[in-house]
Amino acid sequence: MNVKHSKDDVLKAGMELFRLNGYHNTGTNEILKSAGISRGSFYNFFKDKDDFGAQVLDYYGVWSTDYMKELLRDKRLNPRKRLIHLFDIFVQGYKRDNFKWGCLLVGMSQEVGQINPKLTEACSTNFESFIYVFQDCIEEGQQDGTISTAQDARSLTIAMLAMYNGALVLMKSGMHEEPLIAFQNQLELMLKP
Amino acid sequence: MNVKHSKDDVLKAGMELFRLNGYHNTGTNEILKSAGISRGSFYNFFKDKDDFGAQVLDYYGVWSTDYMKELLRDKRLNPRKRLIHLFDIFVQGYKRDNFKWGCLLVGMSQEVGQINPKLTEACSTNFESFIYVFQDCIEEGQQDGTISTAQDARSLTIAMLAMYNGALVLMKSGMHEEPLIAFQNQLELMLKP
DNA sequence: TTGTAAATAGATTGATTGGTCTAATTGAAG
DNA sequence: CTTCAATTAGACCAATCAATCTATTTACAA
Repeated sequence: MNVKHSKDDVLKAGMELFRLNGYHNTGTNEILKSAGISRGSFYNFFKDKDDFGAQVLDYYGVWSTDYMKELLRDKRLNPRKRLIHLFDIFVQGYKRDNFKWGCLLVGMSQEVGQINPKLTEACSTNFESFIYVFQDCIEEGQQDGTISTAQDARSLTIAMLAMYNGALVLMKSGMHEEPLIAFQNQLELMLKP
Repeated sequence: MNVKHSKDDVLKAGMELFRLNGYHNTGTNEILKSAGISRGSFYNFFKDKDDFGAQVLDYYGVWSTDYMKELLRDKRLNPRKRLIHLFDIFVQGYKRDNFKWGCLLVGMSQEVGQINPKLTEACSTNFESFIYVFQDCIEEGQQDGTISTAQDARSLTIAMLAMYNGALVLMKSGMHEEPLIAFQNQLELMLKP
């Protein structure tokens, strides 16, 4: 192919800008400049900004779940340790970049929830993907006895994801690593059988 | 006084609009219309939109912590049950209004984090107020043995607040009450000594 | 090479944004 | 009542927004 600027490049640029600066605070001009394409190309690829936003959410969702699945495939660790290891990798990544990144789904869902059905739906769908990936691992751990069965798999998964998302929120509001550490400590406690 | 439109009325209107539709997605015109004041009055009260935003955050912070403190003052319940009762009241409120509200601090911090120092600072300060209020109660419970001491008070508080914030995020992204219930179940488990 | 449709460039559009400005109104002090 | 500053009203402004439009280039089929 050897295409200079593919659609994926634009989605990647949008993903980074939306994660850093939010959806409504990122203008199309900024996206065009960052992706190095022209306005004509953008509107050839995407119907409008919302259509672009929805595709960015899916791009982020696939990109994230692929990485999560890869990390959770490592059978040398038991399911509980696999989850703890995954979040350790994630936390290290946030720390490495000085906590400037947030979770796109978290930010976007807060920004457009209840006012933009199409984007809200995309957030919801991708959150569900996250849940399925984590739940798979938690179910395996509950079956082999390495993860607590005090709550059913789905509830425990949602509680865990909620605590992680919330820790990212506190992190981004200037508290740095402290909420991430509190999350990791509590995660150990709540997964232990 | 008998003032028709006080500054607090504008702050309240802004708080509701920002919670519902986000900061960047709420124009000043919408605020003026909702508060029933003129542009001149608005810019007489506030230096600019950011100054208004910061004051709205403080207004929301005080309004919330006052309510939280009131609920946690009820000494007929032990500290653990007081916390569980508080979140039960909150969850009932969200349910009553069909999950349309989010937490202003959560939404705002995601929207302006890392790009608007003044507003980010206001988010951080008010989150800290939340933490202090909850931590007081958790410390009391750890001392009288009704709350787990597996984690120190501040870490446990942050983990709890993170899980609550994250549950609100998932709630607003269209999952309705399920994440709130998962949060409440997990809360019981993590507070129990 | 030619024909044709897709992709690209970027000027331009109308609507909306946050913010300013002047004039009118208000309210309290003297 | 008069005075004068504070408040309010709302027209207005430049900047920016998402989106459209036409001209041009590119890519590929015949």
